[in-house]
Amino acid sequence: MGSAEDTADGYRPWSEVTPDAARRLLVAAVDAFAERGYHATTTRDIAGRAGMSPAALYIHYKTKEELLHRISRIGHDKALEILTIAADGPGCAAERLDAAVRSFVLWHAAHHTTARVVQYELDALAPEHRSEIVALRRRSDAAVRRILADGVAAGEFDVPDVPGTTLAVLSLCIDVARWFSTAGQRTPDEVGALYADLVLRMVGARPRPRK
Amino acid sequence: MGSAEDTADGYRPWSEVTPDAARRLLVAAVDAFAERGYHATTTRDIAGRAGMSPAALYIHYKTKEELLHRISRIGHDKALEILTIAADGPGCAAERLDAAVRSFVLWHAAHHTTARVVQYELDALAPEHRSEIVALRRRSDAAVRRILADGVAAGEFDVPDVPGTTLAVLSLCIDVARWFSTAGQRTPDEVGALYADLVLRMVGARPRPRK
DNA sequence: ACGGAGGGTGAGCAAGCGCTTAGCGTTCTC
DNA sequence: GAGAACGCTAAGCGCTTGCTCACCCTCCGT
Repeated sequence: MGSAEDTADGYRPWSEVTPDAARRLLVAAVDAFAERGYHATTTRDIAGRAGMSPAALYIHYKTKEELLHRISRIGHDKALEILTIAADGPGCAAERLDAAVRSFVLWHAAHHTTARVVQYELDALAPEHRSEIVALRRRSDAAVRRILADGVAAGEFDVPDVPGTTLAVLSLCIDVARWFSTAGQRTPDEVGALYADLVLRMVGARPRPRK
Repeated sequence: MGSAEDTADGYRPWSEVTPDAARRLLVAAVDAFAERGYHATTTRDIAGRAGMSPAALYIHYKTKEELLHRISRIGHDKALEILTIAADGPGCAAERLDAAVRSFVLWHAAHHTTARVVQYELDALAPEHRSEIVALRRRSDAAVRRILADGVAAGEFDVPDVPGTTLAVLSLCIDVARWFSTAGQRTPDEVGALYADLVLRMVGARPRPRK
């Protein structure tokens, strides 16, 4: 019943967190927060999952909220990186939108425990940490909006309401973290492919021949 | 700063909850749960918002969890009713899907505090209450899936993956409760119209002339 | 051999939690 | 107008919470 956070793509999550004990605590916190929610999770629960005593937590983190902040920060950095790479990538607007949705959804499904914490526990952050995270989210929004605007300008997309559609696309992707379960029949890749297709239809992209 | 739960359509929420004190407590609980989350809300906070002492809560409700269950049950009943009316309504599949998404999203936006609790605090329910609610959700899923299947059978829609698209449509609508704010520039009606259009595109409905 | 630094523990504190109980004022019944 | 019923409160019980503190290992350079 360990953390299901390992991926096939060689991406090793939380490798930036050191020392080892601090990372074990953080991974335990991700699991607990995702399962029960931040407020319903106790520091004893986190320490217990990491195989340590309750006091050990406070050697590596000042408060329980700092743990959430670290998780949220790292997760949002990763999410923004995924979207930015796709938005700045090669290809026409449709190809970039496909890549953005596909990879963003893939991450939300493959790392749904992390994503759940990142996307749904924002309100538990302290005000100053919250606003830091909100700034990152605005940049994610801008990345998607840029792809849509490019597609409209190039005549590839038919989107009457670019800000509204941007919101809907991101919302659709983010909510994957809520319902996705490894017990379900779909793989993260399949969901990514399905969602990329749905989003291309939403923006009225002309169907292209398969490469 | 009262509850923003009144609507223009004459629908009076929580009218089924009596006596008056029980309803005031329930409305206070909805506001508090939506704002802070179930686990971060104290019984003292709920009672305080209703203008009563902490003990007053336990005259009308056995536990704090019963309060959440009542809210969740009433909300899910309403959500299912909205979808069922649209699914069983007149018109072709595209018209019914338009009506379903439009009214479902309208409700999530107009009653976003209630919807937030209903959609995102499910895990805080006791197991037996949770499974009762999950059963209601499966019926909502079936209602949307029926519209999609009808549309595909009639040749109106182009949907390669009906269960997956059903999931995506419901997910898109539900997530409105997370991001919608009365402080934003969009009205619930506008969001409903935007989303109905986006969903019709997702299912590949042939554009029809405006009636 | 030994002092010190860093990572860890057991015990426990103050505060806040959900919930209970004894009792009070008002209203209704006959 | 006595008595029950109801709606509510003040006080507080037992427990859990986030967090702290005194102390103890193990490793390591000199």
